[in-house]
Amino acid sequence: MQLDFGGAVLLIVADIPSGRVATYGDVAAMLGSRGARAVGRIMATEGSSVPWWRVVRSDGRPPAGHGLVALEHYRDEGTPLRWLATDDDAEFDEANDYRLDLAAARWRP
DNA sequence: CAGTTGACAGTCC
DNA sequence: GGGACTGCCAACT
Repeated sequence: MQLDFGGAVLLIVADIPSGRVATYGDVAAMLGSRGARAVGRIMATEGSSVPWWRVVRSDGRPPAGHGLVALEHYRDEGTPLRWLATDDDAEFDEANDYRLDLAAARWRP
């Protein structure tokens, strides 16, 4: 690949259609690398120019520290979400008490 | 130039 | 089902 690793990651993320998501591992696999962390690092640095919220963890959770921001995008794009059951009226952390429905939202080329 | 760090993943307990 | 440990790769100090 002639592009830098970072550039390739941005291309993959930019290729993810609205309403769909892909895991870091999937993106890394597309690049032929297994560095899921490397992908995450690129998003941390160059992710400002791409829909980073479409790239999530294998857990179905958005990037650390940006759960609420990502949630806004998901609700806006209609991305399938799975809210954690709350058996109590305790504080409901929108930023962390939800997970993406990877089974339905996972993007596959 | 070597070690540390980090928007992670997979496996084991 | 959830927590802990290890493995990966690229950028930063």
